[in-house]
Amino acid sequence: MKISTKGRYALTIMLDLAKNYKSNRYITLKEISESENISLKYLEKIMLSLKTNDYFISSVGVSGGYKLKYEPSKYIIADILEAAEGNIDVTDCVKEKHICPKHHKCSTYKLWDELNTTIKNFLNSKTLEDYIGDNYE
Amino acid sequence: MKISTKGRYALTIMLDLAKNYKSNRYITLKEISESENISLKYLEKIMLSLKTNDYFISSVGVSGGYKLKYEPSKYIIADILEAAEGNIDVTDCVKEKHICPKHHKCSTYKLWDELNTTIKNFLNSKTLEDYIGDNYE
DNA sequence: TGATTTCCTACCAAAATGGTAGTATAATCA
DNA sequence: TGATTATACTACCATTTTGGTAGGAAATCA
Repeated sequence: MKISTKGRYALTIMLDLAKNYKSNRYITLKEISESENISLKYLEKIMLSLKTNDYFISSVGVSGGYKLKYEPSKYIIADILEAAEGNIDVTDCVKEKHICPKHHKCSTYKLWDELNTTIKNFLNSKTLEDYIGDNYE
Repeated sequence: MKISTKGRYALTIMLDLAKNYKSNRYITLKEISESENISLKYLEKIMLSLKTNDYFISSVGVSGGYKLKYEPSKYIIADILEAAEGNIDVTDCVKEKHICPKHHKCSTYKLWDELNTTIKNFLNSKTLEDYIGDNYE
């Protein structure tokens, strides 16, 4: 049930960009790497996963970097996590019932389905906007 | 975010026992192994984790097996999962903030904490009783 | 042209997952 | 009492996933 570093760092990146959305300037992964103490190379790799979505405007070279394409409220947390981690369902059977040869007599299916729905409902109801400016003290 | 086979099979075992609670007879892991198509040896191992809790009455030998010690409504799903999988928090920081050297300026903490609470609230609100007789069709 | 930054492909060590194997011990029954 | 059945317990192990690292190409700008 753990969220991997990929998913966690992806949210870190996205929130950093969201916080700087209004400034409209490019943020480099190097800045995030240094302020958050995460390897630059690893951030690059995570960015690769996120980039398959239409999330950023990027610019290569000096004074380049990334900025969000849309305003923070447009970014659903569930989508970001899914982009970084791949499918985030708690079991495979909740998406494709036929994957399990025993699904027609499975007594635990209902539980996983309800749990999954609970999680998805929460993650789909939140956007980056909800977590800007909420540094924990 | 996946639930491992350990957690899934643990629930399968517990629900099988719960369904037979009223009959008051001992259920063998062999029966469960055959009806659910899970390796007997693996079930034994999972049982070892569950047994650290005060869950069962067991009897060794012919016509032995396991039965639930209490009625199904006494078994909280969260506890069963935790016994089988170990800690089920979505991050380590939600339990012990100081584990993360950056916790005083972490922008993602609130998200993981809310997600974790959502999951725990659900899993703590359900017992075995809620899933008896709910075979999926 | 040199510095910077994204873009892209490989590679890899360590940990977790998903088991298996073997043996000991206890209870039952013929 | 001895064969059978079932739990109790310890050790081991292959495969997959995690959490990165390494190296270089291409674009951009001062």
